[in-house]
Amino acid sequence: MDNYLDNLNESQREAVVHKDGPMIIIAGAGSGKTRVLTYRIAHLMNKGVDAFNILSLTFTNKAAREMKERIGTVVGTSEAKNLWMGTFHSVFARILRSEGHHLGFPSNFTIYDSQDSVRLITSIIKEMGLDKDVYKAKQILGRISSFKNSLITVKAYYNNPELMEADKMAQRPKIGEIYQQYVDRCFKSGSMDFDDLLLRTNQLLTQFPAVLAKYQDRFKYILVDEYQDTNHSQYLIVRALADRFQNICVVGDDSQSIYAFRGANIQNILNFQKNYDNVKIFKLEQNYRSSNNIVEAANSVIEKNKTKLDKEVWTDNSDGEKIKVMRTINEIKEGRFVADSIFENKMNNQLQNSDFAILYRTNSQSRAIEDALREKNIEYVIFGGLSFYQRKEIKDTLSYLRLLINPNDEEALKRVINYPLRGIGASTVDKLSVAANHYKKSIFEIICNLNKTDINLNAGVRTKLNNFATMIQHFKIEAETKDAYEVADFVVKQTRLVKDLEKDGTPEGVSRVENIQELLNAIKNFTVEQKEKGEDASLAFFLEDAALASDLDKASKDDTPKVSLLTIHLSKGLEFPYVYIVGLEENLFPSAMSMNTRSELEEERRLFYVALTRAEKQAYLCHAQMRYRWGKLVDCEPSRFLEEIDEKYLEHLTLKVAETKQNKFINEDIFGSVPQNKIRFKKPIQRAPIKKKASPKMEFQAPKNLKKVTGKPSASANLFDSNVAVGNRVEHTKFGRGEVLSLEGTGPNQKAEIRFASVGVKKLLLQFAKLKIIS
DNA sequence: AGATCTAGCATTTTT
DNA sequence: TGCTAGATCT
Repeated sequence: MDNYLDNLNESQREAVVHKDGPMIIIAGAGSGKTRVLTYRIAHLMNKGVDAFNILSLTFTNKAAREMKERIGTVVGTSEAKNLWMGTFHSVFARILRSEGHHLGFPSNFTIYDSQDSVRLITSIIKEMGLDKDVYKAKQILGRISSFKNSLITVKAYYNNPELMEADKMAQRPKIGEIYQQYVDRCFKSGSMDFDDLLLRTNQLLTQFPAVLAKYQDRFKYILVDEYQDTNHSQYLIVRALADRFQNICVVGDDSQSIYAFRGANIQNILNFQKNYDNVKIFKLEQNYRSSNNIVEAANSVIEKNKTKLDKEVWTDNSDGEKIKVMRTINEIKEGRFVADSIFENKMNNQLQNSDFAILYRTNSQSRAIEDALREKNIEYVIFGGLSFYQRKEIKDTLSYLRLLINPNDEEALKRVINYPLRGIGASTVDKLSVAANHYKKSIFEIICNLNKTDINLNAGVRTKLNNFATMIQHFKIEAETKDAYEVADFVVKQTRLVKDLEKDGTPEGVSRVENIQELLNAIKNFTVEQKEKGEDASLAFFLEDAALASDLDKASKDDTPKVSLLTIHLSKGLEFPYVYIVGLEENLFPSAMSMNTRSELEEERRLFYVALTRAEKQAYLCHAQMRYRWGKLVDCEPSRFLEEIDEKYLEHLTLKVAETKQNKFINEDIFGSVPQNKIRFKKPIQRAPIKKKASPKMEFQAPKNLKKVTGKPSASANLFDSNVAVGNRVEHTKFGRGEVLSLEGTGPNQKAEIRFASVGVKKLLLQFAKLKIIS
């Protein structure tokens, strides 16, 4: 414990021991940033700073948990427990629970996720009689969100002629009114959306000096990780809190700023020195993670960006293998290449699945990869994507739970008031909603006070509404004495959510039941863990945790090692020995939507930089010549990022003949031509909850002795396909040796462009050209 | 009120 | 292409 400083290099140690005043640590990829942060906090505590006075803001709750554990090993677990650590959202949600009353919010306020927000905006647009094609709910929410991130309240909006003019020009002059409605409705429902957690905190700190003073006093030392991805709202919160003691330490890497699309402002990190006085700058430039080839290759790419801070990332590590580049015909072959390669690497190098990660730009790319991994019987986990918590049955179940914590939660109420069906239809809900707006009460309050309103409902409906309200209140009472799991279990049984689904008997129904079961398990785990730690095991706290946990947080640490599949965004902060980056094609990565401005493109490039620097030993870059996108087959150009890497770090791969043949047999002859089986692979009955895994059982169900079937196999698999692949060295009877540059067409029409040493580039019909593949 | 059908969106990334 | 919310029918 005493010599923890010995584990640090010179610059790391300086950053750890420098105690007071504003400081910025510019930390290159893999430079031991987390280590510095944890040791720094531990060091502060060793120097007598009370854990209660340290606030540390991280990007995910998982990161916070892990850091806490590591600090605990240095200073003792019980002391480390007292640290304030977590994401901006979760830390300030907690503060708002106790201080929100200043702003008129109850302590049990609900946190709306984006789905709730979109639904609320949709109904507002409808109620206002606006054209939903002009006022697209999602876009409106995006606009409102960007207002909130910049601290533009409704009032500020109306005081800003430029914003209003812009909306008018865009034919959407009513945005201000929608915004106003949205804010009012959230308030009435006792709800905050994600942006509110930051905006309301800002309001709290600016409007209530006593509250500000209290937290300024409490947080004598503030540390912010991933500072490059903070938005304006977050910047202001940090600034306000640090204003008194000025002990603010921010850590980040401008080269890894990838969240501009949700309001992150790279200027926060670029201007830190201007925003605070007497800033001390520390730079961590030695990379301990990756091979020299990877570090240098990544540097050669990021150099192309104009906006960046001055730093030089280097490593002592050996060169390692070159980065492998693989071009395939389509996304199916891309998936198979990755699966085969992982298989081979595992065999040759004694590795396990958890040594591999597959990164992609968009979630939709995971499908082809999943198929290939399943075919090869390789277990995998997917992070992100359609989150477990977004599924209908889960949201429905959670809505009941939310409602008993906060009956005014309008979005939750609307979801379940007639689910399972209890004869309270749309027209009734509309009437209630109108009354609620009129009396400025929540729908639930209206239901509880039907007699005091002039609402026109028949006796039958009134009874049903009363029963509903009674049920919820009954749940509420149960919740007072039970832990989160007991309540949830009780509610699921009472509402017959599961029983109804079980009756329906369809595969979807079965999967939904399983998902609800999985949710109950998760709540059970949560309850047990919290109790073990001696922490809050209430339902309210579970709901908050569920609302603010990132997808990474939700992944269960478990048993068998698995290959990780995730978007590059989610991969920030992680590292893997072997990394496959797939879909390196123009319009996909860089994304077609991010090529309009230099700054957007630079963000894409930073994203690529992040992807590449996740790799420790080996990186593979894959791209396909064609791929299905939104149902259409699209030709794909290789990504510009491939060309931006200095060629000397790259090696272009070719498929080996034997491999190709073997794959054809396993993948196409057996499975490809049996549609029923194919369907099972494509769409696992259950896109598994929380943790996803390849299910080995499904793997070899197709009879092994299935005869070779003629007829058209799946989309791209073609019996005529030649074994020739791009990058192959081939020998032609007339032209001699050459290299395959590209392939086009399929089946008998497949052509190859080949560069021969003797005659230059030739295009040949493979059907006729007798080629011998050399390598 | 409930069941069935259909059009339109989505595929850029997420707390 | 596959899903969902809203529209339309019974």
